[in-house]
Amino acid sequence: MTVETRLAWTDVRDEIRSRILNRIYAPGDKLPRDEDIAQELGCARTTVHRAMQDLSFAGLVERKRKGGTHVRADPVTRTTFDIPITRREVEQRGCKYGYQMISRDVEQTPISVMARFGIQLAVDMLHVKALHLADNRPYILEDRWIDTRSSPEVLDVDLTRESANEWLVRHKPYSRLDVSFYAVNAEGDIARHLAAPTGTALLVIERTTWIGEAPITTVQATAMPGYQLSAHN
Amino acid sequence: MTVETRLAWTDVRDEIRSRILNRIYAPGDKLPRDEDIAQELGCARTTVHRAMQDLSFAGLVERKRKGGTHVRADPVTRTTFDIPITRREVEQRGCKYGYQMISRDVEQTPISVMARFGIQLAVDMLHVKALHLADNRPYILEDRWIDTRSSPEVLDVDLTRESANEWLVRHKPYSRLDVSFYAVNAEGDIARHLAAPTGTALLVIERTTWIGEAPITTVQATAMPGYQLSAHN
DNA sequence: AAAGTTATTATGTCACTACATAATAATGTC
DNA sequence: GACATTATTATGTAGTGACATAATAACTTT
Repeated sequence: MTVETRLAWTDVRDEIRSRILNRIYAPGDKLPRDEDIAQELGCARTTVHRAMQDLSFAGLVERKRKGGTHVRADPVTRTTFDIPITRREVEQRGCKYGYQMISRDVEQTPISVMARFGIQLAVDMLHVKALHLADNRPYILEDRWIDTRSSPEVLDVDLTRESANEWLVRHKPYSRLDVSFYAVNAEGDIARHLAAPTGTALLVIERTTWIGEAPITTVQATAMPGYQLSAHN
Repeated sequence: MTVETRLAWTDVRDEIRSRILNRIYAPGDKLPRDEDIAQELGCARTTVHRAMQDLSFAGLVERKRKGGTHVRADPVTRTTFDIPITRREVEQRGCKYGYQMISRDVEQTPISVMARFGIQLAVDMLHVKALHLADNRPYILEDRWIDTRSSPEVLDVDLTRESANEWLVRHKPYSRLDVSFYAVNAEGDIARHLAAPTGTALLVIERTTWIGEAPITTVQATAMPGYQLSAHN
């Protein structure tokens, strides 16, 4: 096939990225003007601009009006993770999904939860613990706090049947999200619920969401032993 | 000021996102055609398209030719992590960065490493262990394999002075990257090098890179106790 | 010489046009 | 009626042109 396709902006991006990676444009270097690159590659300036915008979002280059485009001196490894709702994740592994609510109480927020939300005063929130199962075996243990000011309806939801994870995803869009990962040793309730020997290293995925300034929910999802979170780029 | 600014594509994106978040367009719904939205908001179709492209990358909507644009029914939590080179990470925390090479050998790849690269046959690779320090305290322990077929020059690099992490970032661009996170219990060498009591839960960040089909490097970076990786979106 | 003004330059943005492409619907043929 | 062919439709993409904006350089004024 003598395709002779026009250059897509992604092709231009890949070409420029490859030049950066191959040090044709070295870290700190100033790149040619968009227009010159466009001319060289035989495309329009808008196409180069679209490519540059992507590279700029990706953290590979820095752009300034008049100042031009520079290769960032300290390239970062930028990765995108998709964290699906747990039921979906289990089903995609070809396992039978199960769910168990462990506890459900309205309680005053402890300091740790206040810190995650960035609030100063303790308030009453709905505190839900639940277990997600894959093929009837413990998979992920959820320890969740839900702000009843931004989600009063959740008080009427039967959380023994539907997981708060799912209900929130479907009903409570968020505008801001914090995620962090860390490791903990299994002990006490966590060890018991996950059927993990005391001391086992477990991965925790902590997520906190807001709508505008208002907290929605924060959750510590502690995964079964051996759990691994992966991204392919 | 009677500004009467033109709508930027980011404004259009924010407007549409806000409608999705406010369930004016509910999960699963079909959005109006780009052209209709353009007309309604008083902008060109290209502007709406640019906005939609962003929302589509962000995982909020799904687009199909002819099929139109739909709000994703099960929004995934999509997060972007920046993983900087370790020296930079340490320095950004305001700590003094230190580096120590522990070992450096050419060895046959064990099965686990072959699996990470997706190769069938064992080959000789450079196996480097090194410790990154923050304020003279162990911070991250690196266990790295470097394919000398794609990076023969690395054999001549003095890895007692410069970390392989840094050398590779600066000299070996990659086209594919796998990242995963998991938790391990500190034991043996790892516990000793990180000065962590045996059994302590530690976060491991595993990264593997390729250039084209050719493996470059794979690294298990085991972090000090209490280490936390965060992203804000 | 210091300060303020104007010109220049490179990126940022959008409108409009034209055409490509994929999925579907409508139509025609056997 | 089953199958192949042809429109139709909505998104995907690039090009051109025009103007906005920020940073710098060049120039003037005092």
